[in-house]
Amino acid sequence: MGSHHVGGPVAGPLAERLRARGLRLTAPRRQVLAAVSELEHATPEVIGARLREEAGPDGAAPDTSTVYRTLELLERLGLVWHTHLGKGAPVYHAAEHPHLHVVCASCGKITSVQPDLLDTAAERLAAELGFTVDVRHVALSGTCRACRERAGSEDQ
Amino acid sequence: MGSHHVGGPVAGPLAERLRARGLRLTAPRRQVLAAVSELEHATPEVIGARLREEAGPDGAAPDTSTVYRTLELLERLGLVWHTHLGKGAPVYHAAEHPHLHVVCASCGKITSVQPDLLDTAAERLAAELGFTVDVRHVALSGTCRACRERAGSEDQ
DNA sequence: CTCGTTGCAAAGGATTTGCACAAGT
DNA sequence: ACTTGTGCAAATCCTTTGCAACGAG
Repeated sequence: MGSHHVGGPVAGPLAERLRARGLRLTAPRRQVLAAVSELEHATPEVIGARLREEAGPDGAAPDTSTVYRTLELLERLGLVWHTHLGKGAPVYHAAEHPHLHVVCASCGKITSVQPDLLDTAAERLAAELGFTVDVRHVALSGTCRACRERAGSEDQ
Repeated sequence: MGSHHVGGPVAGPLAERLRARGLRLTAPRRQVLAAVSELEHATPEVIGARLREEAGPDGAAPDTSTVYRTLELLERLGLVWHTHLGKGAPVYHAAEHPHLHVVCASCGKITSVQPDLLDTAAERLAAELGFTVDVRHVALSGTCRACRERAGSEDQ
């Protein structure tokens, strides 16, 4: 692949926001952001694994602690978001399009749905409690069609 | 009907469901269930602490591992539910009245709201994806009025 | 008595932190 | 050069597990 500048349009927003804060553009930061964009709903652990894979047996991948620190930074920069899908690790995704997650408690399947799903609820909360919902962090849990049908036939 | 043994109304559902499964009614089980009912949104850690308090310096409180095992059991019995409010430990509450939680990402304040808040969203998910939302596990995150106002005035 | 339960202690997995060294700008 | 960023290893936090002793039915 292109071996010129590892930058292009993707590095744009990152470099820009880092610079604005006097922070530095480093390999781990580019790598982690790229991994989050490529992988969907990836946990820090998975992101780290992916980077180790890409790095190969000799190349060096960012340390686990760096992955965590970088994810936190990228989130502060508004480039990624995380969601808690239940117990266990949070999942990260690129911040581009806001969307929310629906998780099947039975099979763990994750489905992304449009954020307007919660418009009605958000309006009610705003009106009644003055509470502003952050759609991006929301994960609705429940049972997907497949699991419900399976449960129905096995019933007990 | 009238020839029941003493025991109190509280022990009823618990004893009943345990018996139905050939399980035993023990002190830790009564204590943990009572603590979950009294405390709102308590983590396993907090529940354990509360039991230690109640037990006093000499009395013996259930071990931490027992608290975890018991909460898991009580949930299987349908007597308590847990919700993940974000990172960190899950919170438990008595299963009596279904309700959902709204958490302020800034100050951590938890507010309980009626489950019908999500009726519209639930109907859409059912219709479009065949997905059944479990309202009890849901936690909406966002910003409460107080924190938003505070942020607004500091924000310069 | 019998078998489910508990306490203890140790194991585990996930995330965070302290530091000295490496590296952007 | 001046700081920020990173790797490493140890420390934490939360939860789970193996076992022998304990106790409800």
